[in-house]
Amino acid sequence: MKRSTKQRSVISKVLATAGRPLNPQEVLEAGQHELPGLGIATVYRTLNLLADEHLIKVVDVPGQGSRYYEMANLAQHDHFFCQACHRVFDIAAPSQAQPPPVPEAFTVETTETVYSGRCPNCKAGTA
Amino acid sequence: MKRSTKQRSVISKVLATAGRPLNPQEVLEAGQHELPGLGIATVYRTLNLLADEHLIKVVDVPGQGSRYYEMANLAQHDHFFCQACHRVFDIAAPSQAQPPPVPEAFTVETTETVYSGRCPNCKAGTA
DNA sequence: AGCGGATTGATTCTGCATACTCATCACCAT
DNA sequence: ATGGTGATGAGTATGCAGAATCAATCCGCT
Repeated sequence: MKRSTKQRSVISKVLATAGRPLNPQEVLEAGQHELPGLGIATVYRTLNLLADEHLIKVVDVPGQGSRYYEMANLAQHDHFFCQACHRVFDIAAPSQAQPPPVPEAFTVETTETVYSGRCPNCKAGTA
Repeated sequence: MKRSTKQRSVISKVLATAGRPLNPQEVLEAGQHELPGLGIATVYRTLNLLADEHLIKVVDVPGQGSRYYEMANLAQHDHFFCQACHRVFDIAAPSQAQPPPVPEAFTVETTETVYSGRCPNCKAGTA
């Protein structure tokens, strides 16, 4: 990433203003609102570049094929996956300063808690 | 599932004695120790059948393509994913009776906490 | 403004997990 | 023991996320 192009700034802005993790498709659609010609290949490439530079980070959601991306400079938090609309939301993590309940023989590098169910939108819409 | 066949009992036994969640490949390999001719198609079919009958349940691990299966009659617990050997281990959950810190507007159906890092085996073996 | 190289976008390709197909085989009631 | 039917296994097909390709285009420096 040596040049600053319109598509890259748009993709960065989309992620910065989304307020929740987005997958490549969502990034594409949001980006196309500002830059109609934006292509999916560029989205994948740019997300990888931004992730390589640790400007964004990857959120893997169980049971979902595609990955989600969000800004890297966010406080520790959990995620909520809506089974209806397949969107991911940030959930403020409880002040759980306690170490993970994993036997010492294991080396824990990441802890990921994902709640899943229905978001307020889908809860209302679909019984 | 109307008949009880050798392959089905073997697959059930493999899951029951594994002590940790297994993916279809692991089930296949473990099952072939007891039933050399076992085929991957039968593993997938049988896992789906057992899951349909709620005898086993699916464990989705973030960042992993394939799914893991474990016995359904286990106490609530978390999972640990070894990034080196790609095996999943059960981790006794802390006695966190507290409700999830999710806004009330969300309906939580499942809570899944996955730790990832290195299991004792891989920790020792690979620096 | 001009130039060279990086970037883009449409398309194609790949890799993987899992479902399907179908001929053969095994379970189980008789 | 036998027969009918559900189950099996090898191979193939499918669906999808993401990577590779490549000609056309854009960025940034001079």
